[in-house]
Amino acid sequence: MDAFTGQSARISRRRPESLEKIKKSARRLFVERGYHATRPQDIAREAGLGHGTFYLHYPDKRACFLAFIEDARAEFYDFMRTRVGCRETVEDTIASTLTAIYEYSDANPGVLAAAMAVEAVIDAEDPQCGSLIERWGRDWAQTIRDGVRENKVADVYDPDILGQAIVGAIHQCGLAGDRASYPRDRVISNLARFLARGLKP
Amino acid sequence: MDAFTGQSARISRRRPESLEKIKKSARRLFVERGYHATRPQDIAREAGLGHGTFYLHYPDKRACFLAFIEDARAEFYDFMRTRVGCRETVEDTIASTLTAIYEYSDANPGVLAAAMAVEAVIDAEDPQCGSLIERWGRDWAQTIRDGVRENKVADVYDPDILGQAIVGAIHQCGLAGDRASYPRDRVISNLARFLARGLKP
Amino acid sequence: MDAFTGQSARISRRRPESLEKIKKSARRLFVERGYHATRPQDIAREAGLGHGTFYLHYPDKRACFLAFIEDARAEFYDFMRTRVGCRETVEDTIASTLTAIYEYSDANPGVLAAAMAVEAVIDAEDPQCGSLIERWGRDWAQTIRDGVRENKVADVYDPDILGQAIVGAIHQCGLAGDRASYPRDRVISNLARFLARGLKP
Amino acid sequence: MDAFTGQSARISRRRPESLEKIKKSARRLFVERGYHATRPQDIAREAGLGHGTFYLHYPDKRACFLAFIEDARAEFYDFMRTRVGCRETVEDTIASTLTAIYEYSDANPGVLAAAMAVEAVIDAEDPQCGSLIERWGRDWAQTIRDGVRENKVADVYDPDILGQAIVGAIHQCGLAGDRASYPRDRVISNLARFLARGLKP
DNA sequence: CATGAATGAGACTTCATTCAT
DNA sequence: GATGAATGAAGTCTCATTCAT
Repeated sequence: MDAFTGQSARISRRRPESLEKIKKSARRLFVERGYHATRPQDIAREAGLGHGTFYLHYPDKRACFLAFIEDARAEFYDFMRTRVGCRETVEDTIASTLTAIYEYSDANPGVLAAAMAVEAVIDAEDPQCGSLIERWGRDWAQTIRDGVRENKVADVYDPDILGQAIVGAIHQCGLAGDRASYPRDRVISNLARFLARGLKP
Repeated sequence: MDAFTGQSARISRRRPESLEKIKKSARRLFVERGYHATRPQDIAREAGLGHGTFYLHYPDKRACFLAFIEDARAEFYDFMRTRVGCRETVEDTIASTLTAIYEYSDANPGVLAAAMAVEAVIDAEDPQCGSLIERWGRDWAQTIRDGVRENKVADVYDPDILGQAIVGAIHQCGLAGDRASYPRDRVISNLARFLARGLKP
Repeated sequence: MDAFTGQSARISRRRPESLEKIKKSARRLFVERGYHATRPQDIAREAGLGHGTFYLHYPDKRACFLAFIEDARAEFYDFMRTRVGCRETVEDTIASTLTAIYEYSDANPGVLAAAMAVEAVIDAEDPQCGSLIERWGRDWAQTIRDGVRENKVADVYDPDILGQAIVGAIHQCGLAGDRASYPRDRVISNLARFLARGLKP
Repeated sequence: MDAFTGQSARISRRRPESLEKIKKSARRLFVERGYHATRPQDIAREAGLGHGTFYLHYPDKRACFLAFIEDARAEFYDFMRTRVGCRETVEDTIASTLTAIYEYSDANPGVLAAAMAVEAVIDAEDPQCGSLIERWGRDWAQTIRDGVRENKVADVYDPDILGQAIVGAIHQCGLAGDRASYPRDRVISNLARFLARGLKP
């Protein structure tokens, strides 16, 4: 019977799970060890698969890393979309945003940092890939424009520049906060107050 | 005869120029290509020296990179020390600081970015080396404390957290500004206004 | 089908032949050229394999050499175990032992010499590895103790010291004999007579 | 004045001491670290001289090593010539020889071992250099012939073979004795008794 | 004679990728 | 589809030797 069904059985046995397992392992290893210290071999083995299987899913290591980054970005955006809404005051809005960011960061330690440092690690000649942080800055710029329209934000800034500034502040506080283990709520309240005062009309 | 030529003879005899040449090449290549894409051999060749000469000056590539970072940090600090003073208002002080930073950055493109990304690139198990950006954040924390004492800065923040926030904002604006080629003075004025409003009592 | 081909298919699938080929080449080259004149690359190439394959089997050159030594030792011991038994007289026993040694030595020229010179070649900080010659000396010490118990050997010696002496004599005769191409039986008979006279009660 | 006498002063200033210093350092390092772990640079530095000076005295590292071996051999022979004479019995003669050997060995630890392992370390394609141990074996062969002529030694051996055997026994006892720290006099008395019984008519 | 900076061949090792099974 | 043995280009670093001073 096997002689007959063997072929098709194998084909149906093909598991797209293996891609999932590879993604998971890649994420873990890229975050823990960094791009250069992670070999395709390590990823496959961590996923419980043969070395060659890696190349059934990605043409090369670089592509796998880029996919990881893109997935992380999408996941993060999804996460934020479900958490963040408009609050009464600018400060509250910012505070709730920060809370969401740090929640994500705690749940996925290292992922944001990795996603933000793509260029430092890869010859990102692919400008469209753009590091998470810059895209995110552009999102903040839009948020600011919206705030201005609603008179919740002072109309004295170039939104693009402010967007980058805000994102930079948040990112750096996150990194330094982790290393120095500042209490999360302290970081959030200080940062929210500071940014809100800067933005208020 | 020795009395005349001794000094210069001795000087020309031993040439620590080679170290200087290597440092220069290393800096250029680390900045242009990044740590991983730069081989000791490339550095030596760029300096017009043989491969082996590199290892007369550094025990390994890592040490060379760390030395580059440290030199850059010291150079940057020196540069800032000579430029930045206290101005009338907080905003002016910040503006003049930003101006200095961007002047340095323009004169030494990529150096600050490289110096700030040490961890992303090296397993910096040496915490005392600390990335430029964090040390710099601590400096800003001190500046804030001073400002508070002089009643120029609102006493509602944790200076350490604010320090990191400010440095993050500056850094990110610099990076993004370079890539998007925002006009320098626009970045400076926007950033200075924003930070000053956040800090003011 | 699997029922027929399964076994052999699996066997041909994975080929630990490459380890065997590498061991063989390593042995030949270490013996012919010595440790320092043999590169991992040479071993692999001699085995008809790529450079990297070497490192699938050994973590480094040193480990390969140590494995060679250990294999040689085991092989030699096995060889001796099957050849050597007790004869009537001490002299005959010794003579048969020597015969076996030189048979092995002829069948595997250079192997004993290499296995005996580990320390001269490697920083053998691993005392348990112990050069073949010393372990062998301890075996002879035991043989002497046994002989004393059976009154076949004079009870006037420290067996440990004698063991080393005997092994040293055999080894040196072997080396010099090879170089000067003394006739084998002459060496054996002379040495057996000499050692037996020294040992006899 | 220097302008006039400088040249000749320098010429007379040439110090053959520097060769002596290099020899001393070479000996120390070759013995301590072995041939491959000793760089000409290390030797020169240990001698308090510049790296280049090494090559004023030896064409290359190999020549320096060979010179060390030859010097050691000569020194050892001199040492032995002054110590060893004929005693009443064969056993006493041997014992006094062994005593001298071990005295030398204690005064110059490692030197004999190094001098005896030349081949293991160098591609001694130069047969005339011959390792100390083999030459020494030939000396013992002569001693045996003399003994036979005086009827102090049994005329039943090939002296060349016996010479090698004796030297091998002595050498191996020395090596193993050092490592296991057997008491010197125990080694000497055991060995002398054993060899003497083997030789006696 | 003395020096030590400079050299570059070459050693050891890693790892992204391929391919026969 | 899955595997992992095999590959060899390429990287880091060493060291015997030279040569300008």
